Amino acid sequence: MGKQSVTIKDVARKAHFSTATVSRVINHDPKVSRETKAAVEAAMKEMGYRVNTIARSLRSSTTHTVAILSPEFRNDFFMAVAEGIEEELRTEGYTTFILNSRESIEEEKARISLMVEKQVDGAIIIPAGDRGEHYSMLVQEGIPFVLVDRIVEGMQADAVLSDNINGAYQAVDLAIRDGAQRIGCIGGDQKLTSARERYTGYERALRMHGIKVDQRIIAFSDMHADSGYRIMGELLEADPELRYVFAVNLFLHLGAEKYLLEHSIGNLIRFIAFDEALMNIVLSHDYITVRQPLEEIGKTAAMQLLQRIRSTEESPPRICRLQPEIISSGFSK
Amino acid sequence: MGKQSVTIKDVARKAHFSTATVSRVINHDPKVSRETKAAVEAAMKEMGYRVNTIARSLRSSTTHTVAILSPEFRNDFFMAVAEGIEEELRTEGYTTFILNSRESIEEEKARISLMVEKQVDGAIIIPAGDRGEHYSMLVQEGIPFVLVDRIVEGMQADAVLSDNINGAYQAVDLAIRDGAQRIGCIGGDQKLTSARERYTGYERALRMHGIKVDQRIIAFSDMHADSGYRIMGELLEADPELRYVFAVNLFLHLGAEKYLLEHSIGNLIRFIAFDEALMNIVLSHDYITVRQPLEEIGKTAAMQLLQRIRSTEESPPRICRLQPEIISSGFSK
DNA sequence: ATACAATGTGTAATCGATTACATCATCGCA
DNA sequence: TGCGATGATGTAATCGATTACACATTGTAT
Repeated sequence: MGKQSVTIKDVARKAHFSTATVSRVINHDPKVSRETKAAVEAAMKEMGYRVNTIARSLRSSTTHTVAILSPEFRNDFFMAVAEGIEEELRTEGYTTFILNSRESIEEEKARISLMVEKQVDGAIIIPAGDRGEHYSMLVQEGIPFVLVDRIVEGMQADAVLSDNINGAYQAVDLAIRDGAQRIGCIGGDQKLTSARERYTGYERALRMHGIKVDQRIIAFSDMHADSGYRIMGELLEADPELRYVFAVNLFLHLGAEKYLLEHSIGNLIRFIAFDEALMNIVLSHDYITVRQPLEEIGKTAAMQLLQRIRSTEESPPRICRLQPEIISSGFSK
Repeated sequence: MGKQSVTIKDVARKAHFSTATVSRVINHDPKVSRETKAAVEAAMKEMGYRVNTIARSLRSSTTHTVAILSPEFRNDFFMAVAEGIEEELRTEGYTTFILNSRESIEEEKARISLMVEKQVDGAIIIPAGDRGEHYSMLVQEGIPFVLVDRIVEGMQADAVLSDNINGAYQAVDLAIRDGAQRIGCIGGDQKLTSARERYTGYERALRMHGIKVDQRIIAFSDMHADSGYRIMGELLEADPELRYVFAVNLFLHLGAEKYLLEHSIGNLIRFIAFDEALMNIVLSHDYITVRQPLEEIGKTAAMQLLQRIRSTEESPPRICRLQPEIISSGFSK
């Protein structure tokens, strides 16, 4: 049990060199002779040596560790981003850590405190809310961080997110080119920047084509499936001739689909929506979805963070918006 | 930038005590006087002191950190388990770490190596495959671990998982009591213990009711939606009168639903299936699903791990099977 | 031959916290 | 009064790796 670990000292003794030399071998210092290097490496292998990263971190005050702070674990979008981050950082020799803020600012604060204690080299945060004063803790400690997916008002910080306006614009534009004239909108929670931006894109596309924005077939709510279901009913009541609907997220879309299913309205409505998880499994009819480059967002955030970690120079915050892709199944183009 | 952190030494100087005393205050050692404690705490607060967990870990060779190793991040089941684990461990003062083995034994091995280097106090593993020799690395280092969701053949280790046999049995039994006589089966990949166990439960329920097991309406495959789609077609071809189908996981179930949808077969078939994510959103008709107690599994695994971490005594491996819950929508009972 | 650079290796301090042991004051009790 | 017990605090070693500096050896230029 709890077998004593082999230390640099043990290796040094065995190889008849000093610990300094062993350390140099470990760190590929060019000024150790071939023979010495070989001898030390042999000893290390034989004894099954492993660096003690804790000792190393204490000395060098760098952990090669980055924390991801996510409001939820059970969320495919966030996890896709997390996978992208992890993949990018791993190839650069960093270890990634995921923490859960459970959609609470308080918890977020606690987790950030933990990061500071664990002395991460950097952090990538999917904000739990629209307030971010507590991120200053990181600033004070000199820990760089990048926001993802959401922007926090009045916060000067790096951020990476989808170009929501343009994604919505492109998707709605495509539908119009396909012949849509009247397009309803399930607009979600306009307190969220993402929903607001998507709605903006929708409106802009209508305007560009000279289609008037008709409030009777536009409704806002929260972002859940129930609301999608309910609003779908309301929109159809307002305009039974409606044939196209734009939904700002997956759950609103699924809720709306369910309404149609339950009311046996079948393939009457064509949807334009954000996100596409499960679409190919669940739906049998045509749709347009805006696919966010989630892993790409993660990778970009990771790269941006690495730059901050590596360069000592200050530079102004950068906000990077990645272009989503428009997926159309069955529409003309 | 990179502001110097306050150390125990700084606090000691400020409070006019030795570092030993400050350390005692931090660790709530009972033999510091009230006044001293107060003075030191005041100094700590004033200077914004935070323990350096790295230095602490080096000295005490314990990190209060546990790693979760998951084959995927983008998987609601695994993440639900992870949330349960994190919740339980956090209240016990442990930090949780999630690593991605990307469904590969090789990657799993590499991540385990990382855990050893990072000196986690324990690990919870959702195995990426059916081989587990590399877990011996943990055994050698004296790091306790618990397997979750899957069992690895021939591995002597703690494990926590659903009682798949009984879950399947109960669900199929319920359907039979509801009047089902012929129940088809989309059996998934019988190389996986979970699929095998669920099939066993299905068969057992039929047998208990004296219903013969008819291979013509039973098919195996992998665990993906495509297969569910294809097999649904095959089963209906084999027996157009089929009205009940048991599917061993969510994706097979959804694939089968899609087949019905596309072929406008509507509510002809009643499904009995494992897992229920999105069911209430996607489906409008009746179903029976087996709900696995995912968070509970996570919590149980965490508790079991904590016991191992805390007790020095060896004790034989324990395998714990938690009972799933049967959810029936629209069925008689 | 002399000086000086380049190369390879060792010595020892250091990172920040913990803790065994030492020290000293105080108190109770015979 | 004197003894040990108790309590409060300090001294210094320690965890394992890194690294500034010192030193020795060899090569090179003058």
